[in-house]
Amino acid sequence: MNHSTNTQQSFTVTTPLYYVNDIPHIGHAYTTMAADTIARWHRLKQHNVLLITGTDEHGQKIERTAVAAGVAPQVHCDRIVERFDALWSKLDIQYDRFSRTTAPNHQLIVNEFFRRVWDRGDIYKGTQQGWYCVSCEEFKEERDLLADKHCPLHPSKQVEWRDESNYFFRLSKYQQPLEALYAEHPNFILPTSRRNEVLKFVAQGLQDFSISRVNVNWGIPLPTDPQQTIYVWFDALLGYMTALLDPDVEPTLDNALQRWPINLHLIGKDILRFHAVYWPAMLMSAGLPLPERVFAHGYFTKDGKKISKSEGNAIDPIALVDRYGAEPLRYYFLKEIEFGQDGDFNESRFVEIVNADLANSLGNLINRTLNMSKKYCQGRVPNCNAEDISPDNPLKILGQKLGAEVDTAYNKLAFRDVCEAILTLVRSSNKYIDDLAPWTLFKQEKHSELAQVLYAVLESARLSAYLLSPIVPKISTDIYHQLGFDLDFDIVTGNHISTNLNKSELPVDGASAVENWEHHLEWGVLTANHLLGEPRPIFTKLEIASITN
RNA sequence: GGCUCAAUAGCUCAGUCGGUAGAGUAGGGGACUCAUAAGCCCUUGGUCGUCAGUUCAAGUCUGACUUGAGCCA
Repeated sequence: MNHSTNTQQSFTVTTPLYYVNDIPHIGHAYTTMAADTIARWHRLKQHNVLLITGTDEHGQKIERTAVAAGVAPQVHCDRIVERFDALWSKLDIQYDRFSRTTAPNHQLIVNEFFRRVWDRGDIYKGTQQGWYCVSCEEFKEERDLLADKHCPLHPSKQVEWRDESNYFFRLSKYQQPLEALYAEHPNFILPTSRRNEVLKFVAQGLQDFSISRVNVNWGIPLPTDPQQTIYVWFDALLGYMTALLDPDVEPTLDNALQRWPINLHLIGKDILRFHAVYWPAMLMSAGLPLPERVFAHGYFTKDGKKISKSEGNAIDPIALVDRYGAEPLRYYFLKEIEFGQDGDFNESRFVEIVNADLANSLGNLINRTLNMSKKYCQGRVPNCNAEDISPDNPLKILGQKLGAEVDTAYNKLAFRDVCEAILTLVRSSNKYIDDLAPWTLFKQEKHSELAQVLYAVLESARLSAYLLSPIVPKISTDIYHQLGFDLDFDIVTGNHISTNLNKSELPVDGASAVENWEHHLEWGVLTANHLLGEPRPIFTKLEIASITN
């Protein structure tokens, strides 16, 4: 069903499995857009890619939310999952696996994994008493509580006294191995500021943590003690592993591990500790290889202000996409917000940036060049090839090194650098046109020079569209069509493995369309006299609508 | 209270090994005409958060402080 070969490089990336307590917000969309983009980049390079997203559905908070809504927990989860999937579809996110922690397969994986850790002697029964916040699903220190026993993170909720006999994971045992891991793999946690936080946290000393709950029915029963259920985080992290199961294989840990380990966990900074400390320790205990990298991105402010429910300034991703479309949003969030740092969403700035880059710089470049090709060269690539362009040509010089530069940037998840590098070629192309004035060359009947100028620009525009396709696949596809290629980046860089959640199957010839486009990474792909498409604006300027406030 | 990171043009950010600050965007002006009034050229705009210190020389190194974001299970 997939076309992986032994020699093919594989790349597995995850978003968090989002907690279904609430409908998707802009933060979920952001992580997932980034994950989709990096997945598309690897697919463009013909890697065997698996983009995993999904939902974390257990825990007391979900149980209570469902009860409050008057539905069974599973019904509640199903409803929220639909909302997530609808958003991913709107944002043109093509995941390969949607992992739900309530999936039957998942329980089998959790049981097996639990057994491994149990057999290692890393789970023991102990008692835990203290103030418990259901919203956090965590015990709190009394000194951290607000007045009247309210949780500092959930000021409207009172904590509850618990005196439980729970099962604990021996995290303390893994302090040294974890420190060794961080030292040997300095890029395991990125960005560096987040890594520092984890280092400090671990250096303080690690305490065992409880991995089971009593009185929580909505969860996976402990294999060794069905009176208790498995703590949501222990359960949720393993969802990454369940996701690796091909739909048609027996759900065993060994089968899931065929594709282990994960290359990249993309997360929000709020869940760093679970991914950078607990998770590797759990895997060490189970004797499994560790993920290559955990990357924690930042949060948003809205017009410089913190987003909060009480402020009522939440950004609804659905409303945004409906108003502006997916591509401008993908572009803005990835280009304008430094990945890894906090950023701001400001609607007028969003419109400004997207219009300046996509309509004015890139869109107009394509449009003016195609129009000139139409007028001066009968709507074809001029009668010359890349070899005919002088090595001194400024666009050729930039174009020849751009692929490698952009590759480096994508691999660092430096989406901003990706866009800036491409924009440098785009801007240079616009300048080059003005400097060489093809309309004058035409009047002077300098056909050879004219051909070289138009070739250099067309080719630069093509390369720009290609390299930008993981971020704006539809715009890139449109540009490619206008350049006379029958290529759909949603097929080339989209997922070609059917997902396990009612996704309509891609056309059968979709996979065969995945021929080798990899050489398009080079400058000089267009061939002489190649027939171009009809020029029409690839991006219509946005107008501000102020829908978010 | 302890710790981490950040602070540079109206806005978003670069700035390497210390050598008197750059880009994009926004604002102002100009020449051009292939083009989505787009693009191109010129230009306004900064005592680089504050105060000290080291140095011939500090955006850059050191210390303190201010503000913001975050971590301390």
